[in-house]
Amino acid sequence: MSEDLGSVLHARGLRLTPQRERVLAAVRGLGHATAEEVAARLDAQDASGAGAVNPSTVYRALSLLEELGLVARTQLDRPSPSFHAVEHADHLHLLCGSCGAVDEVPAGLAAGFAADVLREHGFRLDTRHLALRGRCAACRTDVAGPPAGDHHPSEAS
Amino acid sequence: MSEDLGSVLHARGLRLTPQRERVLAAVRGLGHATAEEVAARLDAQDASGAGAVNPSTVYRALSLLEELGLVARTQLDRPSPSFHAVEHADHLHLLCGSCGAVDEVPAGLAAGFAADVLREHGFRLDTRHLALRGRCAACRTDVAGPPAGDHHPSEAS
DNA sequence: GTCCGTGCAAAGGTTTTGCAACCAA
DNA sequence: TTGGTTGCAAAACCTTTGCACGGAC
Repeated sequence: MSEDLGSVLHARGLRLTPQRERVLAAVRGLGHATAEEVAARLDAQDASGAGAVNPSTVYRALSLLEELGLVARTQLDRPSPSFHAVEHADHLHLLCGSCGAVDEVPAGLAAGFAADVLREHGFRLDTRHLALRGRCAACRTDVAGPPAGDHHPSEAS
Repeated sequence: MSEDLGSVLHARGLRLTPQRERVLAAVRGLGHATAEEVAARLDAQDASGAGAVNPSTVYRALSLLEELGLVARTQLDRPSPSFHAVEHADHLHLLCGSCGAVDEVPAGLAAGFAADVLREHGFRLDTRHLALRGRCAACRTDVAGPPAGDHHPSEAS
């Protein structure tokens, strides 16, 4: 996996550094995370002797990894963009507006819908980066119903 | 239209002010806009003698209008949230990742898809706030194809 | 006249940028 | 050794907040 990173960097005359490896690993481990969350995880690893990574380095690494196509940026409902590894990318995000959970489902589920949109509007959906808002099963049963706009702070593991 | 705003405000003991009217009008006129874009439009009207509105007032008005249910907040691909009038709400956003255009299509188009997601994952999609990324008809024909991540700055009228 | 709303200015938090030292190749 | 990278600190950015004046009712 990490050899992949090394080659891709090398191919562009860029360098494989521990920070970049660690940022990529953190994104893979977290599933979905903002730059801040990635930095926090790396800070935590610092306690285990791995060494912290400066926030600005995290931002730079994420942008680079995005450009290299190893990581993708998605706007979930937080103001800050979230990142996820692209190997991990062929899925839709289901964002619960109530508890904040982020679930994933196979992109194939939207294939029929995407075909409709293409046929009727000429628009080709990128089903690998879909973020869909709504209410998850747990929250639907919890609060049986109607009201819309409450946002609980929460964590997506 | 604006009488609606007056009544809704009045019902809560709040006041109808020119700034609030103008912010709502700007959102309706723009279709989709960030707070900053709304402020910019109001600034432009200033030249026509309408008077500018302070940015902080724009932010407060947008939050209030959202709370009143007259305006909805959506995360498009910009870091800042976008707002649109709710009369205008029963649609999906089709966001072109290439030219930045925001198109709209009836929410009904996703009804079948939403039913699938609900049945298979217990997740109830909010089809009124869907932002879908992809590539619009114009860009698909322009650049016949493959590369993914270029973002042209652009305007959604 | 009362109280809500506005404008201004300052604070808040996140992301970006400049620069010298550092280290991967 | 060479030039890409890092860390630090300062800047830039958008958004929120406090407060006194002004205006809607």
